Amino acid sequence: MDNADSQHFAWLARSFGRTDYLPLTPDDLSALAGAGEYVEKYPGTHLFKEGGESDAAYVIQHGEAQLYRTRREGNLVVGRVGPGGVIGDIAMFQGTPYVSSARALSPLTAFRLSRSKLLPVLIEHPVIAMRWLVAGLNQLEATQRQVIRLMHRTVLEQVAELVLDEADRYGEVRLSQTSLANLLGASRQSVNQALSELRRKDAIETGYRVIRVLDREALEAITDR
Amino acid sequence: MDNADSQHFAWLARSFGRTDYLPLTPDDLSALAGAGEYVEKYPGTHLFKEGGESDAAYVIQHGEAQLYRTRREGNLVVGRVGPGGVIGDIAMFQGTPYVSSARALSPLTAFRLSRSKLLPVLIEHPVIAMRWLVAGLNQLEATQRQVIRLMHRTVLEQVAELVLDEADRYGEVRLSQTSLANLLGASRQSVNQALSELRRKDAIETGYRVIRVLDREALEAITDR
DNA sequence: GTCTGATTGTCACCGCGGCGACGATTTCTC
DNA sequence: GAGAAATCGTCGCCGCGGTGACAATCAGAC
Repeated sequence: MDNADSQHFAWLARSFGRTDYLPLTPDDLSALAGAGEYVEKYPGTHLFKEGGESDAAYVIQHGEAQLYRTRREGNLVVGRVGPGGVIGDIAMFQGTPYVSSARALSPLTAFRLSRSKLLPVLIEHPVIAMRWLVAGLNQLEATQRQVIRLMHRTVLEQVAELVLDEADRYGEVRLSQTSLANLLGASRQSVNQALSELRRKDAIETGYRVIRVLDREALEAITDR
Repeated sequence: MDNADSQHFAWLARSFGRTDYLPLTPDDLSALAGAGEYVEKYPGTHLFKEGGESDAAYVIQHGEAQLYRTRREGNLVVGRVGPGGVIGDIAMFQGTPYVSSARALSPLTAFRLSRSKLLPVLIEHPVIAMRWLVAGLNQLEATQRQVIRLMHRTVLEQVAELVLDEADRYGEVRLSQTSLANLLGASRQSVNQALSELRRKDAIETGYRVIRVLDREALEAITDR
């Protein structure tokens, strides 16, 4: 589940990882239908690779893909994208090579939009272009906000916030502390220390690969903002 | 010159300050001519204010504007925009209130595009929407790259890079060390320490509000990357 | 020339967090 | 079960950088 452990900088995935910015509605998709086709990928296989010619963007239908950049030392995860997410669009519109690689994490089906077919459709359906534009700008703004929040925050605050986020989504946090650390770009030890602190305050209880929230208010008080 | 001293987080302006992402060519503007009109602003006056209804975006023609957000303690500069830059578009397209205020720094003329008039034009000229989209995505990608570069970098590295940047643009750096510190989001003392280090390596020489580059290679070696 | 404010250079102090290490515990594999 | 692997809880050490303080220097006003 979290083989991201092996890669450094998985925190990026959390920072501006909301790459699935849902630019397209089903209506749009049907209008786009003629410009692409569905592709299926097995876990581990690539949708595209860093440096490759960016001839298409992909809209994820089912499954999850991971975006990463290759570095001298290990890979650098820059995002996870789930159903509804779009990837490859930046490079495709720019006409530059892909800046990151996309790999399927789970069995995945995606809608492949090739540039040569897509551009005419956008010219013909400006509403879709507009929606794409708005979604992109939203993402831009969110990223900037995220950065402001990220910097100058203590590990304790970040842990509290991450736990809240995950708990809201899944009920409890089912991640190893190492994974948490990667998601935050912190060390495992620091995360552990923060969790100890939260435990001491009876805000959470921890177990083997699981964290449960006991006192929501206490956590919220810490995340502050 | 650097009254930004008074505001914290001026480094934001440097970080993702390239808000002037030039989405529009003169050709585009002429096509847009009917959707807006020129406005002139004196230094200090506002184009729009945070929280205000976002009914228009602005394309700067001459002069410079400053984007900032209001915080409990002082303002937070989030960008400077020069000729060709576009501001207010994110909020306008989203239809949400402006997230920041825009104030003229110098005598300024801008082209005001009201939403009600702009949207029909974009529908009619999808190429413009496309160009806007591409520019927005470029900006998004640049911001993400910038953040990666920013984090986990030592003050020494940041100072070396900033000095190189400024020297390339103006020949020498004519800023107080306090200003430099603000631009980097660091303390003046740390910046001074970094400058000492660089001086010790004969990479620069420093004076009263001035820094000259002596050994370009040395600086580049430090910035790495 | 002199005074005042801004700027620079340098301390010491301290907290946060990364890193390596080690043992204890849990889960998995056979 | 028994051993291996993963995970957790906690140390101590150390570097980076923020903070406050203070003297020395520079620039501009009078």
